[in-house]
Amino acid sequence: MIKKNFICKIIEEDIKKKNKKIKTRFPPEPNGYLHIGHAKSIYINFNIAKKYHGECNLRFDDTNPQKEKKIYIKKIIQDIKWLGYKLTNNNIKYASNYFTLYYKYAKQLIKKKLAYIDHLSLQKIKKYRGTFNLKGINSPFRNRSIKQNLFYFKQMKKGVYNEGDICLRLKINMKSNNLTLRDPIIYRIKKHQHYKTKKQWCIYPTYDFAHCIADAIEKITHSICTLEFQNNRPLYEWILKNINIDHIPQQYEFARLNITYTLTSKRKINILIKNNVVSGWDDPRLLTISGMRQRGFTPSVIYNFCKLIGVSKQESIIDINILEECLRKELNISSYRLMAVLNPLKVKIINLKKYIYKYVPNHPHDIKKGKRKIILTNEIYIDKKDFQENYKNNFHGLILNKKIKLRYLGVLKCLNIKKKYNKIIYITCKYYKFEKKYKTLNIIHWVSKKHSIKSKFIILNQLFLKKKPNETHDILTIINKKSLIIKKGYVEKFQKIRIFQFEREGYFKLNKNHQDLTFNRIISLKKNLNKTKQKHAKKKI
RNA sequence: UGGGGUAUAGCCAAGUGGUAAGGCAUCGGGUUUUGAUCCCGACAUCCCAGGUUCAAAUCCUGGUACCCCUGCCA
Repeated sequence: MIKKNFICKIIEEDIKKKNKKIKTRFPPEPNGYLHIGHAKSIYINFNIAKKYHGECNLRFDDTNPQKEKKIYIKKIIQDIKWLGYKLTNNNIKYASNYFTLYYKYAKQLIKKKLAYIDHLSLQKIKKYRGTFNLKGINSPFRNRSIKQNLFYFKQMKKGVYNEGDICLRLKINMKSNNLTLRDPIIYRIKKHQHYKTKKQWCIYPTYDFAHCIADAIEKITHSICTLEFQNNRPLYEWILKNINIDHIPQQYEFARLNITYTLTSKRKINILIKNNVVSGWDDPRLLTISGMRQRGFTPSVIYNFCKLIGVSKQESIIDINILEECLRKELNISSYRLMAVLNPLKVKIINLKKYIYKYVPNHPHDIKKGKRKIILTNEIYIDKKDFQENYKNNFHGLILNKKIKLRYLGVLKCLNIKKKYNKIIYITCKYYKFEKKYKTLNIIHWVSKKHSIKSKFIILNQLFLKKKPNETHDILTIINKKSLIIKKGYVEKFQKIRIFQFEREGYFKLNKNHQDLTFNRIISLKKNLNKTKQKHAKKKI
């Protein structure tokens, strides 16, 4: 259930007063893929509706034919469904379905002398609008007769004018302190073909005109949007007050979601795609819904994240850590454990004539996940990172002439290093059965050569080097070149499951797009360098 | 003296006149054959200055900082 926030409070008040059924909507423009920021809005709108036994529409805000594409409709629906929200023919709506109604209301406003056709050029409109400190000037076309306005509006609709020639404006107040009220444009000519209505129209309503009317038509009670629309609210209310419509929704605004080290702007993601920094909208390094799905996020992780961060009007930037912790929290519970070596170093065990095996749990706390057989043979792989010739830098792996625990099975002592051209080819070790005196030794993971499978591992890291990539103009200069690293190693034989925790490495997901066996790292394990833990790590035998 | 918003810990965020929830991060400690998990503990007088009150993060006055607004984008 959604946590109570300031919007919930408003709704509770409204329900008390009006005893009305509430209705919300999520209104994306189909001009790109959905991202984590949309997920927050979806979470708010759908869950508020659920909490107060109301309804929530998905409405495509498709009033600008230049930017919108059919493909995005499909992707958006797919993503919302994947997030776990119900979409049916009854709650999927299109602003473009209301084009005739918008047109009707526009004519109504003309007849009320509240709208006029302006022949001013774009430049002049801009100039006449004034600035924060400079009042606007009325257009010379402002006081034309209703008849003339109606005539030109019809001509405009017929297509006798070109883009930018004329437009329909509301007659509000050119001296308003709120720039959005200085005779806003509500209809413009666009000759670009609309992805849905095709060539039926060449005039299109602007966001300000279409949105409030669509809300009213759908009988939305609470129209929830982001903070930057606060200035538009008086216009939203003005339009609904001045057309003949019986339902009046209320607009409320919340702060957009920002996350450290990430970017969600569609424009900037496009730059990344065009420059081949990422493979596409669903690249697992992006926080698009499809990217996150690829990566190994689940709908519940995203839900829990949205729940955790709350809803307020305070502009904020959420630490990426919180998202990652939500991910780990769930994966820790659900993932089967396995061992995989990403940077293999061969180890020859001199005193192991036969193999040794043991049945070990697939999950440390969840017995139901069962056990698997692991086999130690005289040739195994350990990770290069877990071996050093001499001790330095708080190292906690295997060192020449020292011992280390092998995860689950016994103890190893390094006797020799076999080198060629100063490069380590393999090391030789002696095996010891586990005894209590070895309890405090550090531990490493391993796979045996004979009983493991060759695999690729794709390590995904954050895309940007800066905490607030938004503040950098040229984002291409702050790309983390190590955001995708491919490693070749070995993994234990495994059952048909897609997500695993490779012990001491992180959570990985089987990547079905590759021909060779490939795992993507969803997220690393947390690294906690606590002093208590360091104490334990000091003893070396 | 343009207008509209927002200020509570490093990051989020509850609290709406009765003595500062919770999460993440950080720092201590404990359990553990994953430096994981789990468990325990520490961590703010609420942007500033005045005022009202027995009592103020909450009310009043005056400041300060940051965000949004000059698309025929949404």
